[in-house]
Amino acid sequence: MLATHSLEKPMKTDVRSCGTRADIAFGAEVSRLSAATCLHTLAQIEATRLEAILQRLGPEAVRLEPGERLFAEGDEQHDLHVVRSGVLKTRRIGVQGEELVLDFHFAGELLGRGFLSGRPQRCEAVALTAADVCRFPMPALEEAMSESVELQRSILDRIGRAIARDQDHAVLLGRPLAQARLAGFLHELQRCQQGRGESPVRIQLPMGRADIASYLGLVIETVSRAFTRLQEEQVLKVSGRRVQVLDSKRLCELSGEGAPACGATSVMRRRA
Amino acid sequence: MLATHSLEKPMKTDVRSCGTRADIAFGAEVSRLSAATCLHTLAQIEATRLEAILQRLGPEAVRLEPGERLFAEGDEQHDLHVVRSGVLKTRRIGVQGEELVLDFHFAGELLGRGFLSGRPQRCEAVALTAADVCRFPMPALEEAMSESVELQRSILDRIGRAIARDQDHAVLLGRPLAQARLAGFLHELQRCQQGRGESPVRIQLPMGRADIASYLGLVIETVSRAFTRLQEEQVLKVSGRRVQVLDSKRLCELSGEGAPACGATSVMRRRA
DNA sequence: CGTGTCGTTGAAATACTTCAATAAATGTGG
DNA sequence: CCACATTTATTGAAGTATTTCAACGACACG
Repeated sequence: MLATHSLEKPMKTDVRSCGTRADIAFGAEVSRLSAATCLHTLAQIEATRLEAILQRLGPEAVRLEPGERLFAEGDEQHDLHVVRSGVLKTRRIGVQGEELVLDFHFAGELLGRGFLSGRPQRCEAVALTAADVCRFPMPALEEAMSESVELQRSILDRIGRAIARDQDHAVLLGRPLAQARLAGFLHELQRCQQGRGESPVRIQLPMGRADIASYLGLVIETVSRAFTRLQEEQVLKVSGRRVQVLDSKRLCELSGEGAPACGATSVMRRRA
Repeated sequence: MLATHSLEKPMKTDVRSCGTRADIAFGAEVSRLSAATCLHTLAQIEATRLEAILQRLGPEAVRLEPGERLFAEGDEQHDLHVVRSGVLKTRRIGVQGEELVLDFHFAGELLGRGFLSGRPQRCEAVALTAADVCRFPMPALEEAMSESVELQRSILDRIGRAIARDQDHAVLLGRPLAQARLAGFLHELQRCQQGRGESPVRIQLPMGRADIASYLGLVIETVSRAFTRLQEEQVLKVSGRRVQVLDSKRLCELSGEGAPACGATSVMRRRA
């Protein structure tokens, strides 16, 4: 019931505008990446040579509007996708039609992971904002990886980082306090933005509360309350999807630098 | 505080004996895999040819006793590990020294995932039972993957499955009811055993309650109570680490085939 | 046979979920 | 440009589950 009603609709209302005013362009037009930048990491491989390899692969540029699907559960297509601009989410649809958000994908990140095995996709990818995605056909990529150890290493490295993110997600979900989960989520978002050279203090959330709730294993009301309390504690300034981090250190502490399954006594007391 | 006290000790008491009697050999001696079987999947590649490739890699056989570490957080060694027999867990150690169990690894499964990137390991691997692990040096493997598309595909496929498991883990952690998480965990364990050709009804848990609790994002008492209630509902028969699945269908239902973030009304009512 | 670890059980405190209502924001149409 | 309808987000109150604190029982080990 969470999101079944908005599976297909483009949902234009979703992302474009966030604050009534102070509406800065987010994601869509900022930091568009070249095909080569999409796959290389840490200058392990010379961009020129990589570009040549990638061109031969015939990468397909995909343009998505908010709400559009890149691929669906059960798809047999196993290409490698890399986000060039915008934000997407991957999710599973539960037996009762409920949404289960697995991850959010920003510019430069791998998508889907379904390309790794020959099995059908177990999740679907939906654009949260307008987005550009680079699609590399898997068979060609497979061949290219054989020829270029650098490319192979580069892709494995990216996969490794995606796995690390998944594990961070699991760690986050393991925390008992909603505040800790939200704090960890925002902190990760901060690092994420910083990594792309954007401001780490102003966060423009590309996803709604429902997406955050699902990602954090909470209900929407709890997320809302956690936002409010984080604001009351002077850690954040929240205004819809516009979030300003006032105290990054505290945010990090709250995210779980505290105790493993406690926090109650030390953290909760600060509520009033 | 969860497990800092048992980080290094071999902890002989941990696994070897579970039921006072009825003590069957678990994991250690059962289903030991050949070096070739370690890496091939679905007969995509002829075992003979693969065996030749793998031999050239100079795989190292590692023998672990319960409680021994295969690698630690921060290690710079990036080899690929495959479990040949026994069970291991990967975990992170939180800033306060608390344990965070990320996954359990059974025979045939990849380990660590740290080999993918050049960065230091972010988690450590510890043997739960006596275990045999196959270690493939990464540089050689990298080269071999370039030469053999089958090997490359095989490894990517395994990575893909490991990622799918991580996602299942996240989905599990997203469930609000302890019963649902435990049920899902046991159900997964069932499928896991079945996949290795073992009995799906009798489960011999290689890990303690603390490991399960950490993996499920719960405290140990809650796990214990969940076991008890699952037993009261005639779904399981529990005796320490020996679990018998009486109603596999119910177990699956309880695991989350129910509602996304509800279950309370429909599931909890059955408590009495 | 005591000691230590592991697992279970009980009672109180706390946090989350649920249900319900309200407020804010977006988009549409007049 | 404003009013209306829809979606999204916030807030309140009650119910329920988990955590916490504490004690007990079971089982290996020395």
